[in-house]
Amino acid sequence: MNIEQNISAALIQAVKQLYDQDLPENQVSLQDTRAEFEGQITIVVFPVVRFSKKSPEATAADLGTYLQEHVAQVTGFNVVKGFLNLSIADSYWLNLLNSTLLDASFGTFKPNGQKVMVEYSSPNTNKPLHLGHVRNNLLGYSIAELLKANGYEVFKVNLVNDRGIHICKSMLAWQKWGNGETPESSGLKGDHLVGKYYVIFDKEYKKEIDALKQAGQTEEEAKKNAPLIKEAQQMLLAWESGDNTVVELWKKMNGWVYDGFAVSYKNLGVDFDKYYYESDTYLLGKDNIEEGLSKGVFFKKPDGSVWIDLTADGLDQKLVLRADGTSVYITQDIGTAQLKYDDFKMDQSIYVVGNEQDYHFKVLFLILQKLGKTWAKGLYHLSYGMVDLPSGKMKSREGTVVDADDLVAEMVETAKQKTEALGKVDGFSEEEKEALFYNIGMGALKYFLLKVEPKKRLLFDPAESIDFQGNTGPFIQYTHARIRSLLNKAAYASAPVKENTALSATELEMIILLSKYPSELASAAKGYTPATLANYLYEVAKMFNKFYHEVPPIIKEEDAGLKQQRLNLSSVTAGILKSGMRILGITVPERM
RNA sequence: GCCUUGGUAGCUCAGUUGGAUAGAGCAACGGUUUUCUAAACCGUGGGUCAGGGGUUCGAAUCCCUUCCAGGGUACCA
Repeated sequence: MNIEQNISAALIQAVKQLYDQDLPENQVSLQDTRAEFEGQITIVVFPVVRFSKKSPEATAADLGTYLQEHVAQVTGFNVVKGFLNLSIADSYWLNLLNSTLLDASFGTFKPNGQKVMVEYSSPNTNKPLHLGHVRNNLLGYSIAELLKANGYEVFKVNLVNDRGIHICKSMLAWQKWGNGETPESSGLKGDHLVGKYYVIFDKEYKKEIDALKQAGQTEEEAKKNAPLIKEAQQMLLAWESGDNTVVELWKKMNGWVYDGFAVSYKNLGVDFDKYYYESDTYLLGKDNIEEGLSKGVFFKKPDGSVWIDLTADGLDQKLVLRADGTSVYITQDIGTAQLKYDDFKMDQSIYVVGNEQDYHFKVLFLILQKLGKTWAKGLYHLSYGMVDLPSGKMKSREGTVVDADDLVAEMVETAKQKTEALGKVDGFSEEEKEALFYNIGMGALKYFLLKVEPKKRLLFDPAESIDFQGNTGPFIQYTHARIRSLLNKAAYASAPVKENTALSATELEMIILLSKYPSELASAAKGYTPATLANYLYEVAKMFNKFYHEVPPIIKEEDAGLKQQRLNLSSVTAGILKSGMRILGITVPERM
């Protein structure tokens, strides 16, 4: 039982004793005492007033007196308007530090027996990854790690969009204009090479459209009639019928892309337990359509197309199977959801997909519920906002994208320049330097993207480099390195401090902040947002730096108990920074 | 049109189930190093929380409405 629970219980008791009333638990409102007032825990007494039938001030005074008498740790109180500020004994906080925070299991959760799948990344194999994908990958990875940290068994999966008309476009362009170019012959990374032909297709396609428009066709007609698009559609049909030449070409080019993605994923530090490929799953879902028809969930229109009517749920009618019997996107997704569940039997399944698909997932989940899938209630769309440039949206075909590989390289280079300019790497081996530049560059990038609430859109200005100072990854990394250096110099060994030691205001504040780590992990997982964890870690780092500047050099401290206590505080801080940053996918260096 | 998500300092963002005088960072200005790493610390200035109305003891937070921006809108994924 922690102090908050203790006080909550005592508060309810106090209301019973003093006013003979039952205070509902949800009327108990505790918060941290603001820095300008005495005390650490504050009770907001307004909710109690209608039970006490006294003024807020009088009620607060009653309650304060009662709590001081009945709760051992409450050593004093003061009342400011309707706020009852409680002073908690230093001994309580010291004990918290020496027992709970110092315990090796602090900040870890026992397995909770729940299984959760996180699907993320889900790239198309016709172009390289860009900044939008980077956000997706980092978000998916860190959500998965966050859930692991909370005791879930997690499966990370990647559903690769490796087939379809857009894939045929780059294949066709390569066939026509590639002259047999390969990653080896061109020195281009495979995904970039394929992306190049996707762009070429689009350029040539536009030329044809323009020509047809000159000849008097409307835009719409021209788009439909252009020879290139017809050829691409033919190629798709050939692929679907298993045409050997097309399938071989498809395998070859996809192979290039996978080699390229492997490099990008490694750079981003993300991984997957299982890959699903749409070329395997695109025919799934038709059985579920039959199932839905027989259950009366779906209905057939005269032309043979199958629909679901969701107007009663505030949505529209939605097509689930074309009149010619072919699938649409949602057909596949119904089938794939079933497949994933059959494979893993997970309690929860999270789709990390951009907010442009909000409607799609709303419909998908509703359909699965109506089909009577008991597991449908565990489905969650982790929707995130687009990454925009100052000029607006990124568009692959127009070349206005921030390429993932370029960005990573730039970040590492910037880290190198800044680090060398600060003269921080004297005495580092080449390997150590390289690792450090990578870790700092990626730390800056990852923190920059993850500190923002997922659902908010994100503005990225390529002209303005990502910061390395202030509320940034490198700031937190630096704080960690500094603490490690301190602990090494002090030959630190973890040990509780038995004797009574003094506690400064900052140290007390630190203990309170550090003790919140587990609940921060829990609420970040519950809200599916690494952003709150990122911001918490920043608070922790900032608090440590303040402490570090305030106290005299710890190493030279002669009072052994005080020295040990300050090292303990530093060590707990470093531990939280390291494990929290790891959940964000960020490595904190020992030295920097 | 309809649905949906946003709008907080010059810029980028925090802001718990509604709680005290709305906070950080960057940028600007000033200060701190014979003391454990100055990617740090301390200070100054900067706000009609998009506008209006409502509920409440109390609203950036909840409700209504207007404006602005993004996304979606039935056989693309």
